[in-house]
Amino acid sequence: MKSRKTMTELELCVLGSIWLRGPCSAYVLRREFAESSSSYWSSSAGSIYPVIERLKRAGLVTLAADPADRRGTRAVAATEKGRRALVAWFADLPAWTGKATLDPIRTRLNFIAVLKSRSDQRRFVERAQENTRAEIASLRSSLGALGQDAGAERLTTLGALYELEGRMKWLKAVRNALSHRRIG
Amino acid sequence: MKSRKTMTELELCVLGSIWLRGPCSAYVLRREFAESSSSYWSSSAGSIYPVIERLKRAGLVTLAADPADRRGTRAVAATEKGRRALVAWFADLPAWTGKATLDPIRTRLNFIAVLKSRSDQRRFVERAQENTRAEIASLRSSLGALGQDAGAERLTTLGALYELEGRMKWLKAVRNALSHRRIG
DNA sequence: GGCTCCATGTAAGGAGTTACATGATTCA
DNA sequence: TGAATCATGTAACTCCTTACATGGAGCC
Repeated sequence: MKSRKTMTELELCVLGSIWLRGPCSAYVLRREFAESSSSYWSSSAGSIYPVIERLKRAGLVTLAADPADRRGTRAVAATEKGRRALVAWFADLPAWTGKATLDPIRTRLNFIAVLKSRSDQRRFVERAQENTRAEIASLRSSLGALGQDAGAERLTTLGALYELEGRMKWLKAVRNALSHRRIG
Repeated sequence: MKSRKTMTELELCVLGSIWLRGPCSAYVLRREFAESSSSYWSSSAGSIYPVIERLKRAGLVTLAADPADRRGTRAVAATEKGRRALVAWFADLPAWTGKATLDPIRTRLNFIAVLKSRSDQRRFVERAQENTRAEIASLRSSLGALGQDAGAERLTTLGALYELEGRMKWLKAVRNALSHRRIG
């Protein structure tokens, strides 16, 4: 038996969901991942089940089968060791978590000089603004539906919103730079 | 011969760098990736060389060996087809690029209820603030070194800065929520 | 009986990482 | 001559994805 040094973000995220939702089937988790707008993982069976299997082997979750259920539904639940792994995840927050994330729009902007005309460059920025604006609207409506409480779900949605508002401010500055001359 | 539908972000990023830096060795690219603070990829030989090999097979770059160089240094350069691939990358900016990115701090916050005391929760947020603040300082100094021109490099650095400033604003709101009651 | 969910998984494949391996050049 | 740097690449491994496969339960 071999054990890895560090768990992946996906593994910890699944473990956290199991801990949050209490005992439930893998299927339920999968659905929740699929419906969450903030999820970056595919939530397909092919990723969730192997992750749960790894968590089980590491003793972080238990799988309990109900003999009455002939579909083989198994309730997955976090163990005490699993809970401690989550606490440890919070305890040593590595320095790299302070870095800016991998933004696909920012990545592209590095190479915007490949667009030869200023109007092409401007069109790209406008398209980026539209995409971001659409997502902001969607987040705002989620936020409205969540009400006034200060639960974690509301706070993470708020975090996504602030990130996108920062991006919009940046895109405005880029547009502004483009009003004078093309980039590159 | 099989071809994938879509190229990965890493492949396009490497292709873009090749196009930007003109003909140069893979080694030079690797160094540049390693030194760039905004890079999310490992820039190890094991990732760069296979990517270049794939780009070559797709006809997006050429590799020219100099017979005089006995180290086997090869100059890699983007082809016209490669340039068009970059333009296409800009042309159809998919809707998902408008979404908020995968922020490790925001991911963790979903499960902050695992920290039982308000002071533990507060400590986590403070640590997140410190990490972010440190990176902001580093970006600001890069920005100062870049001067006043509106080149792509300056603009992308500015984008990272705006993202982190948005995060700081959010973390302040989280801290504020914590001054009243613990989360979860 | 058939359709839609619920619920489990496997198989094949690709991408990216770490670690290893090799050799040329330069310079003290 | 030895160390650092330039320069290439391979091997093994893990993770994640897509696509496929299977079967029970409930309902019309």
